[in-house]
Amino acid sequence: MTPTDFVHINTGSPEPIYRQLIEQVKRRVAAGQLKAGDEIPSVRELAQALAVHPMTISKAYSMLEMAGVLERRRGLSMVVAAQHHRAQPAASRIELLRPSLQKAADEARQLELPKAEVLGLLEQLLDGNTP
Amino acid sequence: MTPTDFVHINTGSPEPIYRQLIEQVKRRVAAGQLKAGDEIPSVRELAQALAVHPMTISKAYSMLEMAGVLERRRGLSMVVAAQHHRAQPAASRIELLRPSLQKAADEARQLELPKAEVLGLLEQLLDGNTP
Amino acid sequence: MTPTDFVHINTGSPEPIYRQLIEQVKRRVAAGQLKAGDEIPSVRELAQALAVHPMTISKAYSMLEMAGVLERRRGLSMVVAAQHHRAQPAASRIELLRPSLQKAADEARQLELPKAEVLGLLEQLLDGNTP
Amino acid sequence: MTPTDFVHINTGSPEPIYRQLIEQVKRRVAAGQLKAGDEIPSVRELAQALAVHPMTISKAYSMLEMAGVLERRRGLSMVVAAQHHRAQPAASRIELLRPSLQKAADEARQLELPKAEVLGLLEQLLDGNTP
DNA sequence: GTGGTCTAGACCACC
DNA sequence: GTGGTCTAGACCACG
Repeated sequence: MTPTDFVHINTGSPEPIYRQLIEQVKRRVAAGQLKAGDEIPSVRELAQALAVHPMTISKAYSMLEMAGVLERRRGLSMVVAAQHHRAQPAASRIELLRPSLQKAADEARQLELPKAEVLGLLEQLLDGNTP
Repeated sequence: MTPTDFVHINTGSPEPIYRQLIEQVKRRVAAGQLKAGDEIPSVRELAQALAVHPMTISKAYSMLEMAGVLERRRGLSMVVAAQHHRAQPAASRIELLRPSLQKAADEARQLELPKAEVLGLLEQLLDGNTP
Repeated sequence: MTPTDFVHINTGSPEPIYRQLIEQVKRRVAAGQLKAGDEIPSVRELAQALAVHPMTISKAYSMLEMAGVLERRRGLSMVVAAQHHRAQPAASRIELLRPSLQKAADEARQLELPKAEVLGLLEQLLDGNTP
Repeated sequence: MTPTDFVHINTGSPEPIYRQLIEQVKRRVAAGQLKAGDEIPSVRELAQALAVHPMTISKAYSMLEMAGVLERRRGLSMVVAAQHHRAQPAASRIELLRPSLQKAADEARQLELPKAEVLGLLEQLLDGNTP
């Protein structure tokens, strides 16, 4: 997996870069696209590919390590952790989506939008081009 | 409308308080729950009701004024602005929801979740209790 | 509590500064010297007192927050977290000491030192001047 | 002495592997378990037995040579050095233990643990199984 | 005033 | 080659 396939960042977003990285990696691991033992791009490599400071990458990796998603191998690049981080079944993965959907649902209710319209727009967006 | 009905805030949320206020007011105006000329709670009154620093309320009100949603009346509390801010039709209001749904859709795609499950969860959340 | 009483660091130690801070704060909370709700020195204040870069302090505070020991109050200084972090009874606190004692015990065994001598030295060190 | 009896390493420990090797060998020499002239496992042999990179073993051996603990014999494995490294009396050996005990004592004081409890735990650990 | 994020760049430890 | 730590200093968001 090349560094540019590994993650994408949006420097314009209010969400900090390091957090974008964390969330994307977590989702990829949950979806099974990243499997236990898979090597991830080195800090310097990814930093160069994304045109970001290495410390920003390092911060994200460190937090993923603390969260148990990645493991360090001293002197070598980091790998996806074995324990507790195999791909999760869809029934479990959907829980990772709940916060975003909850926020959207709250907003829709305050806007007094008909349910059908909201579901229609989401369906349309789910069919959209891969970002 | 009492101050506590006017808006609700969640101090635990990562979203800043002043932004929670702004977004809620905008949605209420768009939905027609707040109409042109309606008085809104004073800075002090709302600050006390929400147990928030008055400057935070003031900042939100100022930004809503700059956005043309509120108007300042000499000696009076602020009121909902007349121009350009009547209730919008649903077709237009749904655009205010698009960013949140887009974010959820992107996440769902990265999680490789089946469309039906995602739509099912949203439908369920839309039926939930009013927050 | 003044910043210089709050923690002490040893720049000569191989243990990174930010980690020294973390461990000391955890011990002070466990011992009950720092109680839930107590304010801690601000990042800038402590950085100046210890002659360390503010980011080093910030890193330690962030990790203590993630560990649930500290809580952020937006716009204000951080405080000792309420939940799960009241002073622990001695029976529980001693577990925090176990790793260090285990290491010493392992070394003593490899050095084939008589138990009495080892315990004697530790007793002497426990009576030493407050560091 | 087989390679696996010679030293044990813990790859999970924060202490670097090469340093674990160095300290263990020093303690074994001080205790008299390794005597002047004793052959030690070759770099390759030990590297394979411990599943560690040969360079890591080599680095440890080189440092032990620089410290005067080991000697290189042309064409042969390394041996324990004759000079200055016979077994030390207990009174001297205990100084090698002082740093670890000092660290434990400092922590105990910050945790405000009663002396008796600390000494009790250490005694119990000294009676534990050989690691 | 508070903490958070990021960049630039140095130096170290490890394998 | 790998990641970790620290400094210097800028800029932002929040209250």
